[in-house]
Amino acid sequence: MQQKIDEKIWNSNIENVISKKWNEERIYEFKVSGKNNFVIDTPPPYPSGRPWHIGAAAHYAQIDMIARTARMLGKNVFFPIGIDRNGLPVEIYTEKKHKIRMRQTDREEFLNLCKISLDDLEKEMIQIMKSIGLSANFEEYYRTDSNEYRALTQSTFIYLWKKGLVYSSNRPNNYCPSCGTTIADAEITYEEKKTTIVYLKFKLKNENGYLIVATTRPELIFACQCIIVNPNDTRYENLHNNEVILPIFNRQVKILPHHSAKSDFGSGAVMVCSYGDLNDVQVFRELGLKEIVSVNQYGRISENGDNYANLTIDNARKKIIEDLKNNDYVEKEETILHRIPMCERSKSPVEIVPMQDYYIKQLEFLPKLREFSSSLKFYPEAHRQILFNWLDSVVIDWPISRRRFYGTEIPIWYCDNCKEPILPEPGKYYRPWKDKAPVDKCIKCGFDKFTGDERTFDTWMDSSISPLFITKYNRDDDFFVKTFPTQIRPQAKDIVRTWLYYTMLRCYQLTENLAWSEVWIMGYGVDEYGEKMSKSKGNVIDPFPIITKHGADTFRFWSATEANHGQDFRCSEQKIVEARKFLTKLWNIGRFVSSFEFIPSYESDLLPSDKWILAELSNLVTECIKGYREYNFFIPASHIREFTWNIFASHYLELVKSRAYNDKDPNSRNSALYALHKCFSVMLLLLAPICPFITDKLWTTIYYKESIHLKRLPIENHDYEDMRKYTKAIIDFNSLIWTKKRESINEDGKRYSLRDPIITEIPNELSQFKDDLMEMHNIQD
RNA sequence: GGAGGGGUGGUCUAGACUGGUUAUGAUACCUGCCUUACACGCAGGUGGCCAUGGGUUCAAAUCCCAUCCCCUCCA
Repeated sequence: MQQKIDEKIWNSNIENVISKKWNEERIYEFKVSGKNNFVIDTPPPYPSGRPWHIGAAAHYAQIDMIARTARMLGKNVFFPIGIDRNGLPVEIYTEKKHKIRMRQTDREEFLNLCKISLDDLEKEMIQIMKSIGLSANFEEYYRTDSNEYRALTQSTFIYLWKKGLVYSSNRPNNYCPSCGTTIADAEITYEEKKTTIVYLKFKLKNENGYLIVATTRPELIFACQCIIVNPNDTRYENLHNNEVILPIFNRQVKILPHHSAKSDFGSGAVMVCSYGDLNDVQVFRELGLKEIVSVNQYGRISENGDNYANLTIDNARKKIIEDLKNNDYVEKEETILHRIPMCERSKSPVEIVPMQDYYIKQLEFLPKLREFSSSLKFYPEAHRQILFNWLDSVVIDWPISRRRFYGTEIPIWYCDNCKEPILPEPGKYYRPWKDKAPVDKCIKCGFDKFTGDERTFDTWMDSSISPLFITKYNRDDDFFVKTFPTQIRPQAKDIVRTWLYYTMLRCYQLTENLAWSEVWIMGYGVDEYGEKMSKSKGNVIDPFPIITKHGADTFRFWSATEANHGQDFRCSEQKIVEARKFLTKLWNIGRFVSSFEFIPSYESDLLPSDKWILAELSNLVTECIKGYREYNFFIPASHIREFTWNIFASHYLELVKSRAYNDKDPNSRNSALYALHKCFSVMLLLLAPICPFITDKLWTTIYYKESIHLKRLPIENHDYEDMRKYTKAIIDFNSLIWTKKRESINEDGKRYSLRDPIITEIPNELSQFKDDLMEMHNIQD
């Protein structure tokens, strides 16, 4: 078996050759069994186009480490891979690419264009994922926009409908005018922006004078139904229940005390309009005020706004401020920083607009979900808090209907006569906007004409059933029973409130089970200054050229050593180059070790130096296994680097070189060769989940024909444990001699070479290592 | 306003739960060296009041309190 290694440098170009071999030998094939299955609920990435986020690439590399770790711990690993293709980003991408508008394009045609875009983007994504060495099942990768997947989204919706967990309601909700659709709280981000706050004079009805009202939304004056002041605000005590006259619109509204008015914000008197923000919604509900729709579904002022009707919000604001000024209603203007709710996808401001939408009940499930959140095993434990925080802030049910095209259609038709909703039988994929209704006559009134719902689902409706889809829920009962609940959900920190939360909710509603036993949460990849990467900032690093240049193993080793698990990690090419140096070091140690014959076992007593390194090796195994059991790859990666470089190479190799080269004493030579190979082969096994390519190459070159990835991780043992007490003394002694030599000058006036002889005492403590130490340093008696 | 995480040599990072000799490692920098695996290397060195203030203790980077700063999430 054993071949010598000649090249001085680990050449990452052979990674794809190795990858090909793995595929041909099908070493990662999964066959479902009755027990011991380890199912990974892999996040299906969204192919949003280059550059793919380097943090995401690192994320998938680490998910692969989870898969490889589990395999090497003897688990039967199912590592599916899918591509998430539903949702807004591709619609926006397609609109830009073809310079078209979705709503002005034929729906069928638009969907086709999206599909073509996705196919291109997907190819690239798969290529990158393969290039980082993912051992996932690419042959059967799934797409969330396939008929099969969408059929499952729809049937699970139909079940929930039948269970009475879905309802339709007209209520004020977050609405993104730019996307033209309702969105859930989970899809909102907040941005600090400079905003003008205007102080307006509202004429008091029953007395002379004005009430000063400060507002950031003057364009909504016409939708104002009351002014609130804090009940404890003494300035306005005498005005409670008085009326003021709205500027320009001349309508009368009351001044009411309400605890949500903050005395120190603006003038302390706040205009309540339907709807400026969520607080307005709250106040309207509490005080039973009558709603005046202010913004329509196109993001323009509604017909209620008289002269301002149909203006965009920005234009309406400009115009009304001008008009207010001209009529002397403005006392002053200030610029303040204001937190504005933005649509996470389109990055435009969210309005609160009443709309008829479908909701899934979630509030009544919160206690159960809290229970699950406590019992689920979190890696790292600290991130459990993110989920708890979110559970505490869920206050309304989940709006799931979206007025978009590229998504799973809501499978409902309505009777043209009595408006009765008609749902089809679950199991197939339905497109109500083009398909014929599933019945001939209305079940309620007998009428025979129907109109299909044109809306789609929130994409989290699709994503939240990923554990059910991969375990073939409703498609293969035998497979499902054996694989669900799954083992582990690996995911990024920023989608705890969406993907993690919604999956818990949906899978519980459908199966009454928690979908996984473990959840593994990784931090963000941030740029080299610790700032979040975003396309708008222009600090996004494209992982593909880096992987091509330095190789997948380098990239993977960097990702494992960059930061402890769960923490945000900084991305800089400089640090990736550093990781490559370690692989070269490992490769060269392999070169050295491979020049000696492999001795798999050694019968007689080992020499002290060999026992010592095996003791250190045992300790390394213990530490690495501890890290692997927590899927924390920082621990094995940093321990392996430390052992390999600073103990094994620097001290042990030098200590036994002379014995290894000296074939006059076969006993002491074999003892050394046994220990050298033992250490090196165990190092390779320990590193295999993190660096699958270089370890497999060295393993199959030096040791066995069969891939390292079919082997188990080494078992913990405590061989020669007491020898570890000499480690510090050995390192200190070597250091001492090296220092002495560099400070010495020989007869020629030259500095000492490390090979030059030296006269020194070996400390008593190290007497058993005397022979090796004397050879190593050329010590003369 | 609330919650969570963090502040350790120029830069990044370990250690903190479980307090205890000279605070880990990498990189950068300086010096010397191609020593039969490796110059993508080897050896050595410079560099830290462990954010600030107070407390507990024989003993604090570590535990407690307060303050400041950064990041993330939520209202």
